[in-house]
Amino acid sequence: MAFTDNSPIVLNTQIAPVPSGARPATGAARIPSPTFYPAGSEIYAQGERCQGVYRVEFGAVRVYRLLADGRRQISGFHLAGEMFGFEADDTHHFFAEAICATGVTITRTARTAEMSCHLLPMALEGLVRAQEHLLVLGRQNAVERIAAFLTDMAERQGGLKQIELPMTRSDIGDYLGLTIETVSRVFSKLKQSGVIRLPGLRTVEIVKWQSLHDMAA
Amino acid sequence: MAFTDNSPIVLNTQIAPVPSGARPATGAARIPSPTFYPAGSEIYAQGERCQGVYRVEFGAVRVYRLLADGRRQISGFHLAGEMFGFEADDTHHFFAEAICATGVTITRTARTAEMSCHLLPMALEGLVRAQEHLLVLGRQNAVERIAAFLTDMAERQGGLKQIELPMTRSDIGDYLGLTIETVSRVFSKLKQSGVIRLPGLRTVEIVKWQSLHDMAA
DNA sequence: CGGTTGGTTGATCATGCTCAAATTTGGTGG
DNA sequence: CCACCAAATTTGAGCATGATCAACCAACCG
Repeated sequence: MAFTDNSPIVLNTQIAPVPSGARPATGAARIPSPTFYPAGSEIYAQGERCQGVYRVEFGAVRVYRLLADGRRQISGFHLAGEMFGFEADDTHHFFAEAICATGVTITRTARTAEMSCHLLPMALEGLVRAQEHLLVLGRQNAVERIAAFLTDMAERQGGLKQIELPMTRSDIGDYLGLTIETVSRVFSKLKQSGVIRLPGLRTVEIVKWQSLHDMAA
Repeated sequence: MAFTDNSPIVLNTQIAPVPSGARPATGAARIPSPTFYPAGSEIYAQGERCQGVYRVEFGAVRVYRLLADGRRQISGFHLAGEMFGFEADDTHHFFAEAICATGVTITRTARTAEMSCHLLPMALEGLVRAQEHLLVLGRQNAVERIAAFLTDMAERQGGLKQIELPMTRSDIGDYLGLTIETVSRVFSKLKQSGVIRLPGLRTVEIVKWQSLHDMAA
């Protein structure tokens, strides 16, 4: 694969042919075509000028920060239909990358009251989500973190028992504050105890929903 | 002290004589008198109806969540002049308590565009703050967490080298995802190495600013 | 096929937690 | 001012969870 996690290659300007099903659902007069990002490519970088807010049309995005020594904290994953890229000032404080082949539309945010009206509920949702994630990182052990993660992903995919995880184990680790080895071990343990099945590397089937939910504490 | 951390005693309705210096700085026609909360009293509880957003006039507030077994994660501290209590829907998802004697004004949030215009920047600031805290909880060790905490508190108190910490070690631990013992040990180590001095239990003097800043990574 | 990337598993180690016991602090009443 | 008390904090010893280091395995792709 030509695009690694920290690839400096940016293809923002490349507009792919848009799948008909992936067009934005808004009834706006001018429909913005999604920009296409290949797996691993950068959507924006920390320090860059903030253009507006983003919406995932298809694919998945990771938003993260880095420490000087390379430690990474993923603050959130964003799936199809979700918004990301909110900032307090006009500078990006985080990095955003496509996890897999991803289409993104950008909405330029004029600082109008009308715009704020649309943005506020989304910003608040993001705030509550981040604050709930603080509880996971601050006070839950490895099993609880993974259980909470799987429960959350399942709910965001419509409560299906078969869920797709576009991200790698390394991404999951950097989201949950765990190492890749610990993530793998907990997955194995959950499989062993019959709570989940792993039909493929990126597929999880939740067998004992209640057990998983209870573990998330 | 009659008010313990989880005291069910609520004195919301009690309006104290307002110190002249503590009046809200807004030039609004009707100046809302701050409601007075004694140390340890509840401002709102998880599950309660959300009335609006709050502003600390004097004192300090902790906002937190609880797990079923009593583990607590403080998502943030709010000092004089800061806002808190933003929610995505009309229900409180967190608890809020006065850390010490505290005055709070509440602003009822009509869902108007004009209001959103004021609220959005604050919500976004809270969002960025929460996301930055995720990095601390997910990827930093005990010393880095304490250093980041002290640096943050110092900056929020105007960059003074002498800072006041209204919260207990237990609060700090529950904010940083550490035990009270670990917090105490790190404070001792920082004192030993001459980075800080501890003139009183609630007072920290930062001696080697650069060292502390470097430790925060 | 060989090479690369991502994932799993095992052995050992270290950071921070738990349990327990001093010690300090701040408040209160004599 | 001082003795006393409860709460908060500090310190110590041992332990457990998850990290680190290392080897191995599987899928994918030229």
